[in-house]
Amino acid sequence: MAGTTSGASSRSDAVRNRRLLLDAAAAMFAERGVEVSIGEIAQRAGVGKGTVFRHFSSKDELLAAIMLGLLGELADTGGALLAADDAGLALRRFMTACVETFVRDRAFCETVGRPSLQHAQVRQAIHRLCEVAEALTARARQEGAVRPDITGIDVVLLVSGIQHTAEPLLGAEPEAWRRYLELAIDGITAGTGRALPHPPPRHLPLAEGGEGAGAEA
Amino acid sequence: MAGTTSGASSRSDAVRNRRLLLDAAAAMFAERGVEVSIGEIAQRAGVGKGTVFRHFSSKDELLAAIMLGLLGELADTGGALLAADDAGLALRRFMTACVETFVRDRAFCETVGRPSLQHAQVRQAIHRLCEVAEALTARARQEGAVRPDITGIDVVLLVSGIQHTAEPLLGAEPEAWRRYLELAIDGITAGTGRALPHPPPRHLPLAEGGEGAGAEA
DNA sequence: CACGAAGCGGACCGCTCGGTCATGTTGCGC
DNA sequence: GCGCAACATGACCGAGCGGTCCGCTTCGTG
Repeated sequence: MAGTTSGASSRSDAVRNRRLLLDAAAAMFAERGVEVSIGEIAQRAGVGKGTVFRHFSSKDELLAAIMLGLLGELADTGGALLAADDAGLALRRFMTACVETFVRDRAFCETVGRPSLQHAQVRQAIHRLCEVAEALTARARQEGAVRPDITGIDVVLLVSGIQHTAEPLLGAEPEAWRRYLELAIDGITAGTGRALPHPPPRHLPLAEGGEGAGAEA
Repeated sequence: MAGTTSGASSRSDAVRNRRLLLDAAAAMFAERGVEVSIGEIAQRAGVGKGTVFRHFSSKDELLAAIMLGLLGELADTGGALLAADDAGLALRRFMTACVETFVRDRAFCETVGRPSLQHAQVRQAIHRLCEVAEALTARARQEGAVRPDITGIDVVLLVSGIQHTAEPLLGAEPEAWRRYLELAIDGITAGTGRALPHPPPRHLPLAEGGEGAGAEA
């Protein structure tokens, strides 16, 4: 159902160009965001513009292919951290990995959490990431490492917000995000007894579409 | 220096259209961000597209006129709060006012802190806002209300980050930003003795241009 | 080696945008 | 009420975008 993206081609030049295209697109999207034009991506990959649309039926499909990879990596990282002993430390490591990805990839920032994205597989991958975050947060809560009213959605929203907070500094100080990550972790750490002034979020409002991108998992 | 924007016109229809235009642009920019087209703004104002360019030499100039108003309001609010007794509470009120503005105005979020903006007057207004933030923060520091290594730039960056954190929720929960504002305030409040892992920012890197929009304070 | 199909490339299309201009209109001093 | 300068207008322009198409090239196979 993924259109022209289906299956691996038998021809060697096709698979090579597909690789070049994915690498070029990943780099361009990371550096300059979703606004980069297909023409520029094709040029960087050393192929013609038409070749892009032979491999990916639209720009969104190409973007989604790359975002799915990143989202999957993060979810896997989080899943592995579920086996760690120290739940608080595991949550910290997960948040660090998330912010690092946000900082490294501009298109990732613009895509995740934005309700404008209607790609079903991406929505599902974000949902999975939220579930992993929720699991990690639940363990940290039980351990007393974070406030009792912090949810996985809070964590996902915060890592996105941390990147945005540090963004103006990143050109001059590429590691400045660590400062705001620490600030956020201090904030969610169980310290003051005061409750937060708004009920905790239970799920991300992800523009329901229900077009079913195939069987899940 | 402001091109066609200079001076007040003597004709009544011109000043009326200018008002209509500013109101329409403010509303559209707030709702939909900087991407709204000049044509849509003109339509909403009930004038022709050419009229927009008679009053503002470019789209950036129109956007800047509105952003300058918002930045000035916030700086004035902060300035007034410098006279308050409780410096910690004053800083909290300032941050609240800032986040409220961010939440209300999408173009404001996209403009402030983005190094892509080269408009000299806007840069200067942001600079002034940072100075006010620094003054408020310094007072709160002396009072012991915030950590000793928190700067005004931290505060400005944080309020922007808070809006971005809460953004995905704002459609369903318009007040959700209060949760993350509280979290951030908890983070910057002097609590844990631990130092933050990155040196505090001293100034925003605002894409120096040097075209001199008047003498700088 | 010959051949067909799959892949490739870039001119091309339709669209939207910011910005311009010639033409028609209107407020205002006299 | 007259005349003119300032103003309003929307057709128009060039640039850039995502996406299409068709003639040409290249790979794999019998």
